[in-house]
Amino acid sequence: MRLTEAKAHFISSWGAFGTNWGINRTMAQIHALLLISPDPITQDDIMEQLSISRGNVNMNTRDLIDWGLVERILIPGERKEFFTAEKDIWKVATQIIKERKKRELDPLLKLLSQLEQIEGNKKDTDVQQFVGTIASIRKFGRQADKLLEVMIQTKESSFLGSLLKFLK
Amino acid sequence: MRLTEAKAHFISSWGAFGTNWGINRTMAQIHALLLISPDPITQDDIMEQLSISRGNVNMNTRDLIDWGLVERILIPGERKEFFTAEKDIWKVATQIIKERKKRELDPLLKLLSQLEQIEGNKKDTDVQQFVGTIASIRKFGRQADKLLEVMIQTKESSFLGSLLKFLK
DNA sequence: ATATATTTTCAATAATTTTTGAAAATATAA
DNA sequence: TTATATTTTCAAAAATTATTGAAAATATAT
Repeated sequence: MRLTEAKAHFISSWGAFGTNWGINRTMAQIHALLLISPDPITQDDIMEQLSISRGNVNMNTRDLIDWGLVERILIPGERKEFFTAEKDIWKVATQIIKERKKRELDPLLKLLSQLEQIEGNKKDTDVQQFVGTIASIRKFGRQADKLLEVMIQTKESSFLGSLLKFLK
Repeated sequence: MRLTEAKAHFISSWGAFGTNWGINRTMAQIHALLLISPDPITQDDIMEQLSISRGNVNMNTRDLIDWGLVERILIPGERKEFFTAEKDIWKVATQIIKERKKRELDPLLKLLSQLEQIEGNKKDTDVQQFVGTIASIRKFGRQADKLLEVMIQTKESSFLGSLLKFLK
């Protein structure tokens, strides 16, 4: 396999991977392209390399910026804007964890705690069953939440490696 | 909030949560319904409670069974099949991790190792950059893979709790 | 065997999500 | 200022994904 082919493979595969995680294909492909582009590139570069429209590039780069994965760069003397992606994969991962925790896990935990407060006879078997199930999900969720919190706080990209050494 | 309302909230919210994770809404809702149903229920029960068609129930329960999250139960004397979900949330989580690792992470790691083997002058800066980026992603992926492997092997649902105690 | 109940399949339809592209807005240059 | 370059928006179109429902297949009972 040659470089050009390998790059195409990576972009396509990162895109497919993203769709399994609720991220649209194009957004993941743009991210992949930026990951393997050493220097910042423009909207037109992205349009050309991925064969997609300007509007599409614009919307998805904005989303990537909202996710904190991509940065807009202004180069003095250049009219066009340039884009570049965070290359440290640990930072990428912690940024994604941080955002998803905020957008998904936190609201879910909030809901679960409300569901535990239902009215009704606490001695009623149905109520007990339901509250018990919700409580066990919530307990698990809270632990996961704390673990993710630790990961987010951890600045060292060697965190996973050290953790593994401990666990084995 | 009363029990019926709380159940509806949980089902709807678990469904919405699922869509962020590449799982379709209905599949997640059926899973939610089964999670809060103490006893096994039939296709017709699911159809009625979620207001969806028979075909839809059939396809999604099959997927849930493929994921190892739901079991088909045959009750002696009953013509209809019954369904029930694993209630231990740790088992649910490890089962999901196991399947996603197999379906997504393993193939990605395989691809990345191929991409590192590209032909071309190893002294070429472009090639070096690309291989370097791929290598760092792969290294991270391998560590995540090992961590997930440890979690899958762990039978105790207290794993997360113990890990947290260590980390703090 | 036939009749009846139940499950499965899958083409057609519906719903949702993504993409386009051209107009509007904004920014920079002359 | 006007002209030109660039970015953004968003309604319409396209693509994708999910759902239906009825026919076919399967299973059970008589």
